[in-house]
Amino acid sequence: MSRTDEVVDGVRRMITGGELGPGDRLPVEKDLAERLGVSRGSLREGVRALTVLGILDTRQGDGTYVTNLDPANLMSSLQLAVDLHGETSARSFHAVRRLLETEAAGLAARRITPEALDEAKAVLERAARTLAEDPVDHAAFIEADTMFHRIVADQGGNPVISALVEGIAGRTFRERLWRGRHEAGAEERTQRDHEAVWRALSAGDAEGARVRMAAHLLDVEESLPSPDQVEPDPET
Amino acid sequence: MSRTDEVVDGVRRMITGGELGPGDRLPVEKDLAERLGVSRGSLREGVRALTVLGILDTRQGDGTYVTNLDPANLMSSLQLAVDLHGETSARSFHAVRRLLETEAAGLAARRITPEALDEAKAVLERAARTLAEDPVDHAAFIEADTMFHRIVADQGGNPVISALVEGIAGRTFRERLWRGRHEAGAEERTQRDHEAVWRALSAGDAEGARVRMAAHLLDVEESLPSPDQVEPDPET
DNA sequence: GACGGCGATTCATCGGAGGAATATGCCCCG
DNA sequence: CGGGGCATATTCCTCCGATGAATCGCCGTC
Repeated sequence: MSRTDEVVDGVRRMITGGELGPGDRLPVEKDLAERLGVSRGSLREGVRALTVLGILDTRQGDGTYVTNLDPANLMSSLQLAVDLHGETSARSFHAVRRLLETEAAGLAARRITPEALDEAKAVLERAARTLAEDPVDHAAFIEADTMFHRIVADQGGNPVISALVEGIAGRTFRERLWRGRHEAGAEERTQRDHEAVWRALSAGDAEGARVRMAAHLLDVEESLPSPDQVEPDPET
Repeated sequence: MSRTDEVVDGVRRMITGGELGPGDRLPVEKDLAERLGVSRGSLREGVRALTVLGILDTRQGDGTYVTNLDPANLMSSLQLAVDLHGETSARSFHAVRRLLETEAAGLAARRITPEALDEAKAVLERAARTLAEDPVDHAAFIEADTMFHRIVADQGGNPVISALVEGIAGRTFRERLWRGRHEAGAEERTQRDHEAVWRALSAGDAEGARVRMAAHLLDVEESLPSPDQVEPDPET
């Protein structure tokens, strides 16, 4: 076990053992290094790794603190991992996204706030105006698309689902998604799908929201290149 | 942006840009540090962070390599994050686990291999023998329980689902789960649930496998302490 | 009481040196 | 000619000391 791993494990124990909690401040580098029996260099590597994972937060001139440990923070590193995957795993990732967002939509139908409903409506209207322009501002539409999905995922009320969706369907993934959607009317179809989801949410129709969201995401999924389709038909 | 972040971003670009691929070797510390314009200390912090994320792999005396970037590797850091969450988020995490494993069970019913089916059967028989002993070896039963779920998740064929389940339902999480399951017959009920899932898998019954797995995991979920149940009934 | 400056604290970065583990090429032996 | 063992080179690992940068809190001033 490397020194850095000892640092990671040591801090983990300090948290699980109750010595450190969210928001608490860690001892200064010099003291903590001495306590864990490692040099400051090794300590810094371990602490840095934990900051990348969203567990610690270091502020120059101030100190090192334990984050609030919200799932949102802990899943932020997921995005980097997803981004590094090429098109090969895109279908697998999107299948997970579909599962999570479908569930979130169902949950959201029963508990969405009027404010969130209004905000979602405003986002959809903005997207509609974008599509009416000529030329269409695709970046703005993607932005609205992202925002709509984020509102639904958040209103599901499960922070782990929100965080995972945020990590999987991050900026790079969505851009890659839309880059492959060149079919005519793709954006208009997306807009109609979103509006159908919104109506179900507004009516408190959980099953309707689930089905609409699942259908929408299946639609998106079909535009992804299938790994089985690389080889051409034999045409014997 | 800190020097370490520049290192992380630099390596990310080298991978997404095609300069580096899975299995490729990175330049030696000195050269890479010079190329990125940082000291070896900062470079090491960035590389270390990427190794924790499962993106790089350093071997003393050999060099630093890009991993195969399998989802399994990239999600391994999830486990640490999940472990650091107290009981508070356990329900949210388990709801996600239930979603993923339910889907995996449905997928597995259509594509599970005879070998995996046999292996799962052997695991269940081992678990049954464990329960027949007196006293019951709880650790061994948990081990078999974990193994059964892993086989099903893997046979679903979606590597992202497998990796996420592995990360969420890791060792610490399961131990915490079973520690709270003190009801009489909990293990016997789990065993019967697993056997029902196995029969559905064996029959290629996707819907049956989904329902059985979902019911089983809902059962487990009910044994978790509910955050809403802390306040006693008003009894007016 | 409000504001600004100043010092103390803390993390960020750098450079160098020695140690440990691994891979590699060479030599000797069969 | 093939294979095993050994010395060497390469590479990462760890440590140490020093300087810079950012922040906080105290103190004096207005």
